[in-house]
Amino acid sequence: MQSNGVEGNLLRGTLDFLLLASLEHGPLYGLRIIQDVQNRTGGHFNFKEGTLYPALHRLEKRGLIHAEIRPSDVGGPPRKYYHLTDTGLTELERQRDAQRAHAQALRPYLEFA
Amino acid sequence: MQSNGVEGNLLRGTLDFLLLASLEHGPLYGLRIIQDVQNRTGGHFNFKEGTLYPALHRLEKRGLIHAEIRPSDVGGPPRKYYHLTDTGLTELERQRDAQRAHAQALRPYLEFA
DNA sequence: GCCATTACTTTGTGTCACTATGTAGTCATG
DNA sequence: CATGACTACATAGTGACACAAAGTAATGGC
Repeated sequence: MQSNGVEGNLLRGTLDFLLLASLEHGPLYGLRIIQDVQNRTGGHFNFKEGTLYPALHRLEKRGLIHAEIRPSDVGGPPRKYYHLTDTGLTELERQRDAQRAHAQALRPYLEFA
Repeated sequence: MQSNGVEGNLLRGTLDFLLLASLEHGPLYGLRIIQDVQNRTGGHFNFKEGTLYPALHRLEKRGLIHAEIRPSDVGGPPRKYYHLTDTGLTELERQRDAQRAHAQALRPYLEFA
């Protein structure tokens, strides 16, 4: 029942970018990615597992990221560390350009008023 | 089959905002709105009628805009001029805040690199 | 009456974020 | 070696919505 209204749709087309960008500086596993995004956006984006994992699977299926299972080093179930592939890095740059262009195009609507 | 890839999803959650913002400075009819958005974004957004009109109907159903049919002044079929309601103006401000917050939260991912 | 042009409509489709729930691995405690 | 707590990952079902494509209607010029 999507309580968000606007924010849910704003995440669309941005989520993949956020995930790819999170892996830019080294592999991370699922729940850490959520934390990473939360940290870097000052808590603005706080999606749940049901949003994250399907997205990760999509990216993996597209060959943009690749998973490697490692046992947890603090106890608990094993973790799937995702890292960017070469194609993934290219796609990340492409999406960053798209995001910049989008922000740029939107600027006239955001200044003043 | 959505040839866009990224851009289509980026329009999501932004389209309603663009439409409301287009009506901020006076009523416009459908096709003029498309032109207005194209002009103000340097051609970045160029959606078609199949995207526009369902969105307008949604906004109308929510009571954010209101239509008034006027005969064309240059020949051709009559036009439906949409204008913002009071609720629509409030919603526009709300969405502008959301857009600003979104852009702000995304900034760390766009600078450098 | 045609035809082009303008404006609005509609149908069907695929994608995807979201909620909610389920499964499984590890550890501590008794 | 149960049981509970915690962590991590998985998935089913749902609704929203941008999009392409094709259709309808109104006017004016010829």
